Amino acid sequence: MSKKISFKKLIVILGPTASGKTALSIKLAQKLEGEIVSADSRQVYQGMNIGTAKIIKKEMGRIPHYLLDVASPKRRFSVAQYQKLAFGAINGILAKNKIPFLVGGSPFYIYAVVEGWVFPQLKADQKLRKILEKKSVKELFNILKKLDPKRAAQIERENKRRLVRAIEIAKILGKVPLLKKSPQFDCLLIGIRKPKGELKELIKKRFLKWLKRGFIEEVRKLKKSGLSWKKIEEFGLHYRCVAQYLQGKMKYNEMIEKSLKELENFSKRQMTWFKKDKRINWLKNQREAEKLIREFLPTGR
RNA sequence: GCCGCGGUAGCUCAUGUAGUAGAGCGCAGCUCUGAAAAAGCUGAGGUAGCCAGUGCAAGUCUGGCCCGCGGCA
Repeated sequence: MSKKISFKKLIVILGPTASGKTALSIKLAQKLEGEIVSADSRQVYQGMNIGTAKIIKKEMGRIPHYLLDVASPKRRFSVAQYQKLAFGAINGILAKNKIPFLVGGSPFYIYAVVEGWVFPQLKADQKLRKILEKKSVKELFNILKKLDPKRAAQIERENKRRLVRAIEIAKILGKVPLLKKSPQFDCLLIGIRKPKGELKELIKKRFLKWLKRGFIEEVRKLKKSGLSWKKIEEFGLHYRCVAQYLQGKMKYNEMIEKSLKELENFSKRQMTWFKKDKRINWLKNQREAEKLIREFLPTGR
């Protein structure tokens, strides 16, 4: 049974922000009759384009892209939703006999798909969350401990967000089930990484380009469309910085500096996921990627 | 030149009455069960400007010197 599943091949292109995943994926998809599924937790939102480095039509080179603009920034989106949509998109591509490429830099999203995490079937309960958020981490920890001592023992007790989610689950299911993995695809993981200094340069160049292209206007538009500053700030990184700048909480230069810092730190956080994954084939050049993929795919392709 | 204020971690600064120093940011590393570009954790960094004095004990008191900032002339 699991043998059959393993025939479904998925090529994953990952790496830190600004490392060049998009450009590479287009080239590979064109050569290998592929279609692209984005694995990016912010590119899913409509109206967040410049600051998410979302690919534009012109750059797609006729390669179909999925999982872009699938959610309104006004509503809360989640990994579970993402996973469901991604599974659908990938299976759709496979059904057309094309090769699916999962491309992105959101590790949580990537691994949810690659490893087939089975999430507890419980949507976020915003009402409950609002109530719980008023409590201290200590109180929350004690609540969880009563509901599910096992989960309490391993959870980060200072992390309110995770405590709340755990309680949310344990309250209904009695406990937080262990994370099950049910991989749907046979994955080839290809990683792009750059020396630290070089990546820093790339991040900077790209951010300055975004500013020229109207990134600030983009954030202003999000606000005008009805999003609260708080909500925009929660998109994180440079979205947070620009939101604060527009509220007058930060000077222009500060905003740039802080944004770059945030992006650099983000790239490090991404790498803490990727570094420990031995399955990743770290790339030296594009030719190597092609070779890896051709070896991976069933003969005849 | 005179008066005032200051010189403590890479940066900005805390450290009543003297008892060998802390925070935020930065840096390094990490965690990851429906917010994940989120949220959280851990760690490394200081002979307290320099020299002398008083004290059992000085970042903390006294004197001198050096450096920075503000004011007066």
